[in-house]
Amino acid sequence: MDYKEAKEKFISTWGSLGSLWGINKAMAQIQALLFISTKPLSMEDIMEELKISRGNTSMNLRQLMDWGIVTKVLVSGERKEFFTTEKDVQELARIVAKERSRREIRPVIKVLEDVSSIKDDGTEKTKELIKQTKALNQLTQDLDTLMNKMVNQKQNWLTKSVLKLMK
Amino acid sequence: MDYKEAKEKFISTWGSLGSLWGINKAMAQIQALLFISTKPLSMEDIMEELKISRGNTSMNLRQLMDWGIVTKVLVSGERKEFFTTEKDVQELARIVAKERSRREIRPVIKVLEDVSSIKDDGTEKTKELIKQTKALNQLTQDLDTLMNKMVNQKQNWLTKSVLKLMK
DNA sequence: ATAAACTTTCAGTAATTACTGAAAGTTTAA
DNA sequence: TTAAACTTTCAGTAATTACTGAAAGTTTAT
Repeated sequence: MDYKEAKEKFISTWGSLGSLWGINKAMAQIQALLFISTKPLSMEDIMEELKISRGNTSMNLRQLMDWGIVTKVLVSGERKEFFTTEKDVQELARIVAKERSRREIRPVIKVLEDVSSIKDDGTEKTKELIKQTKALNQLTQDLDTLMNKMVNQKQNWLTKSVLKLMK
Repeated sequence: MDYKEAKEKFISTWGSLGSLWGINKAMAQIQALLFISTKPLSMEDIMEELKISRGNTSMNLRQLMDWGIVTKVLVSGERKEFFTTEKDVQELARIVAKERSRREIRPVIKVLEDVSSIKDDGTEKTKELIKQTKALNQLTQDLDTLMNKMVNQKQNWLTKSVLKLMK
């Protein structure tokens, strides 16, 4: 496998993984491309490499920036904008975890709280609904706490976490 | 909010969360319905409650069974099949984590290994590709290890994990 | 102020994914 | 062994999601 093949394989695999986890393929691929690039890329560069339209590129770069994964960089002497992604994998994981928690998990916790606090009318089915949504709420919050604990160790959080769990 | 509203809100929220994470809405909703049900449900019951077709119900139940989340139960005196889901949230989380790791993460690790072991031809871009995919491979494996460590504590893994990380 | 260089937006369209319903398949009871 | 009761499969269709390209918008240089 030469460089070109390896690069393409990586980008396409990353795109597929994204799709499986509810992340738009183009978005994942743009991130992958930037992630292995030695220097910031322009919109033209990205369009060219991934064979996608300007509109698509623009919209997905915006999303990546909203997520805090990609940033604009100014290249002196150049008029157009250039983009880079966070290059540190652990930092990347932290950002993704935090964002998905904030955007997708928090609202669900809110619903679980509402649902699990309905009035117990004494029927078995109501009791079950309350019990199960309470348990789910607890789990979700525990996982969120756990994730934040790990992720907030910032420096080498993963290694630290693994070590602690070994005991 | 009465029982009916709460139930519907829970089921629809769970369905939406599924969609966001790449899980078919109907599949998530069937699981949610079973999760708060006081007794096993038949295909008819599910179709009726969620207003979905027989085909859709059948296919998604199959998938849930493949994942090990739902099981058939025989109700004595009844000819048709009935279904239940795992009711313990931690066990549920363990199963989902294991399955998604096995189906979706492992294959990616394989690709990362292949890509990161291409021959270093001395160019900067090849070095970067190797470096970054190696880092990603390491991260993925660490996360997988971490997850398995947590999840294999079986009894109350979450609480145990949180406690250890508190230190 | 004007225009060239660039980016964003979005209506229309394409691609993907999910769903239906009925035919085919299977199991059970008599 | 037949037929009723049930489940699965899958071709066709609907719904959703993603993408394009060009017009509108913005910035920068002169």
